[in-house]
Amino acid sequence: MRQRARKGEGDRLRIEIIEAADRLLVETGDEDAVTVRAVAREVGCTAPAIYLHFEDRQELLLAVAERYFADLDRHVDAAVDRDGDPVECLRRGAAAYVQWGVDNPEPYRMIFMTRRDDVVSSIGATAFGHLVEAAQRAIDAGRIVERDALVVATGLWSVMHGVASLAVATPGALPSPLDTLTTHVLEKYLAGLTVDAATMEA
Amino acid sequence: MRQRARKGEGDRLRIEIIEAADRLLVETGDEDAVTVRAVAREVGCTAPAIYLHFEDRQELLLAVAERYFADLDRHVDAAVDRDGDPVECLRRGAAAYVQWGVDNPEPYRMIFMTRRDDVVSSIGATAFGHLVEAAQRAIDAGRIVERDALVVATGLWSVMHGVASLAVATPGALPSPLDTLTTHVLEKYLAGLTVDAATMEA
DNA sequence: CCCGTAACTGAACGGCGCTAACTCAGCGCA
DNA sequence: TGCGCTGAGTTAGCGCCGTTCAGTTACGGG
Repeated sequence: MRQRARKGEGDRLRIEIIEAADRLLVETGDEDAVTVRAVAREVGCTAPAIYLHFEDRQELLLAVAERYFADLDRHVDAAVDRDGDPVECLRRGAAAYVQWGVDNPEPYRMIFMTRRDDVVSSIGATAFGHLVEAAQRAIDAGRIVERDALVVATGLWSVMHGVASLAVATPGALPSPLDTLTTHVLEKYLAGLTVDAATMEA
Repeated sequence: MRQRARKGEGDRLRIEIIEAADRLLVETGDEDAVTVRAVAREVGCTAPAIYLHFEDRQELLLAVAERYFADLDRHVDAAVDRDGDPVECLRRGAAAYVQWGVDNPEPYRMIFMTRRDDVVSSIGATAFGHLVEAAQRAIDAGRIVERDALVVATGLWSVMHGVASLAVATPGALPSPLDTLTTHVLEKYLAGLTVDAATMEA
């Protein structure tokens, strides 16, 4: 039984709810375990109280997902040195991305492996924007043959997502250490990007 | 209300259940809609009858997943020409793989994007075996620098799974047509594989 | 002090996975 | 022909779920 919030502090519960849902997801490792009732129990309120702050369960999960998006963005951002070598920058960012996925499997599954047709979160968009910028820097530095930064960013994302999501979905089916696979795939893709079309004919 | 099976034909219901679950999944496009009760309604029996043929809901879904695995394997197999150019063989197989995922989003999500820690289906294993063989042929033909067929197969799978699973999870976030992305990623990865390490330094 | 209202609770509905106990039809056998 | 065994189901029910609605509590302003 938690203390009722003061008059102007209705949003306090909202934050507590999101944090409880986060905790539940990480502890159980199962999105299905994050039930409205379980979250309410964790918070110390009743289930209907949740609906004062969220339209429905989906919207609560979305709020949690936004959090994870921001965390992933921070984590990748912290791993890259914007002023260093631009290809190395892509490399480090990509490795950090995969690492975050492996370290946070349920969050990763939540934000990238369940249907999100309509609302691509704005945070997700800015995170992707950072990737496009990094790709553009590599292109501007003449390190990549492909001219379209959007193509490079999307391609790199696909490739890294492939490794991360396989690691999350079928942990046993991949050779360990995962780093080997990450590096292999990343290097071959980057090599393809840096080599010009003539050489590719080989 | 369906006719009760004859004495020796208990397995008839089992098949009807799997087919009904398949239909439900494809029609609704939502794994959560494949409830034991909904399947029972679709079949025309009662819910507990399902438990005469499956341990629990998970096992029913697993049986459906096995079906999809087999279908995917057939589809990819039909797209490749075993005796043709080995790299072209990889290319066509990879493209067919992604196409199947896009054409069957819920099945794809089911078999590759939900947790499958323990039992990697035997069908899945043989399908992967086919990929390893194809990689080995390309290596034997001297078309690929990497010597380890398992690495090539895993890498190629990761890369193609990246595209397919992004397409399934965030249909709106990817540029269309998807083929462009598939081809780009595939070609760059293959180019990286066919180019030797010295050239990569560029 | 008291009343409006923000912040919540209690009870309930229909649907879920799953279980235990029961029924019923058809086959083998006397 | 009749009978009982047994395979193939059904009926009823538990505890959980998401969600709604009507009610209740307590803070803060007048």
